Amino acid sequence: MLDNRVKTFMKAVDAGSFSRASKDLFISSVSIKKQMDSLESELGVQLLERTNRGVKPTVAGEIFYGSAARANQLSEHALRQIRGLSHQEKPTVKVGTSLLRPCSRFLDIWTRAGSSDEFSIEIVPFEDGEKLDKVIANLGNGIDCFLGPCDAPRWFKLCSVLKLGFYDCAIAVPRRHVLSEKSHLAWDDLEGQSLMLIEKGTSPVLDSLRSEIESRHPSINVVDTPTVYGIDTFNQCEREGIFMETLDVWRDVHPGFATLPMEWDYRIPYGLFYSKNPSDRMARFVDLLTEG
Amino acid sequence: MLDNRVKTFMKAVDAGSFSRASKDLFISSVSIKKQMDSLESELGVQLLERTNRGVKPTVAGEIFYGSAARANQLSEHALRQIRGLSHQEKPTVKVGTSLLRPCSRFLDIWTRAGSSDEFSIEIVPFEDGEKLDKVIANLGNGIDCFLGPCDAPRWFKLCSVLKLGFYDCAIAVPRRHVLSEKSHLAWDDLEGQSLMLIEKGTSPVLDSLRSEIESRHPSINVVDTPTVYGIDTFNQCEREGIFMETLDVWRDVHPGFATLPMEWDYRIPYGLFYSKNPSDRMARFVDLLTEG
DNA sequence: CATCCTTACGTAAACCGTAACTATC
DNA sequence: GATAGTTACGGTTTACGTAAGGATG
Repeated sequence: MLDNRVKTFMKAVDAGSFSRASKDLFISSVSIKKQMDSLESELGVQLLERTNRGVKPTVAGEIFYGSAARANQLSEHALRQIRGLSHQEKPTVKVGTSLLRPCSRFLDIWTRAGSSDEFSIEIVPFEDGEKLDKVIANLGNGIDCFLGPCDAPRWFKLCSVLKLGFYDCAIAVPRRHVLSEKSHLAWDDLEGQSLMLIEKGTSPVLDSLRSEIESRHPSINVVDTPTVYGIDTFNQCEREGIFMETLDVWRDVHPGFATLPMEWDYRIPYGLFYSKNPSDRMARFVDLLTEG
Repeated sequence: MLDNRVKTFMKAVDAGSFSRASKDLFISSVSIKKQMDSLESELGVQLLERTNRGVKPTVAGEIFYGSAARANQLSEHALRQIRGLSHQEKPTVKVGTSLLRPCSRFLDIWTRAGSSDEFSIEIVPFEDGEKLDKVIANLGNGIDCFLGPCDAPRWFKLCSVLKLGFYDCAIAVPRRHVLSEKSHLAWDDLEGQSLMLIEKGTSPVLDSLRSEIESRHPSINVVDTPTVYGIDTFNQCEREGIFMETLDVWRDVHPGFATLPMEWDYRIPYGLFYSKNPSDRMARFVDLLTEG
């Protein structure tokens, strides 16, 4: 309900600096600066005093902040009220889905849990292109939750995660490679190959895989990816013809790869990502899944 | 402070249809429709029931309208408060200026009125390209007032106008025409020429000029312009080489014309355009000019 | 058929991000 | 040199308008 710039203003005041606010909002500090300039010039009043140590609201800024906060409360209350009556029979949970965070397994779990009586589910697609951090930061608006691998500890700072099961680690082999014809791989097959693996320190499971490779299969050439796999990662590996550590659920992400099981037992836990401050509705939903 | 779409939503509910609201807001009904679609999809709730006779808020829409109205009140109160304290010494009045609504004469009047002690003036340029209606509808935000010809009664529906003086009607002659060399024109010079004149029914003064031409100088070919002169009007006449009825203040608008006085006494009143619901500050300012 | 909402499509403006710069501690 | 805000520039998205379509009384 409030203008975006006003919300940004509040975050900037809370954070005490544009740069800190930019981390909360997942946009650049430049953008925040320009939003504040625009807001101030529209109001014709300076709201923030900028120093080299951060920003501080002016007197006008403090008054504005107060009103904005009250208006925000008002609007949030109204939205809760509205959402409540729009689905009078069953509350709805919006489950995000994307190529790399498919919700296929979720539907099984959900129906088994018997929560289908109390909730209705709405599937909302989202783009893998957007920063995942941004999607996670906005859980509760638009998307209530999604399913994804949750091995990396970094997610736990940003949202709550309900562990639900495991994905098997596998190897994605470029189709043009002879090995892609095989039905499963063994360590011997990998000797001398390049293997894409997520940056060290991101995932405990993959760190131990990395250790095993380094100590026992040193001929495998490990290549680092950024901390989060994206479609780009698949494209890049396909172009360069190198193997990837991947997950069974990502079997159909890129047609240029054959996803083959490997003679190991590495598994990555997956879970339901939802807001740190879940709505009552969402909290109840998680309870149902936990019991089930 | 509120999101634009929310303000549009309120107007749409007030007006009862997108098309009527589009006239109030000076944007197309298409744009309103898309704003409402976007708002509804963001909230995940339908706010408006659309029929072929207009739109009507749903139950959710009525609740939302109520909260939005309260939030709007809140924000307007805060803005008044803020604006009040930001210019502690002197309140500022923002005077709009454009090629066709120059503020040159205003400065004389203002200093003579002695109001320079109480107010400070800020000159804010605006584009003649934008619909003048839109500028007028938004007086009070960004621009508090501007100076312009105020003969046409239609303005009085949209805003308040304080009459301040008169512009002399003159003739703009394309430079390539021999008559442009003269220092002033007489009726004889115009016989057989084409003369651009504002559409009948727009301005009483120009309507009487038109009558005089029709009855006493029928050889002059009167060409209609749209109800408001724009830069385009000058460009068009320059291209087509036809004379224009113009004002002395528009002498320097287009280099392709010589603006010559004419042997007549037609004058168009000009005045200060300001909001129908002026702020206290603006009302006080108008008072000062009236006294002076 | 008049009125209103909707769809399609091209243009114009707003938004955001990277990178380079400045100032202060 | 570390950390803040600012400026400049380029690409992308969003917003808006015109024109044409479609539904309803």
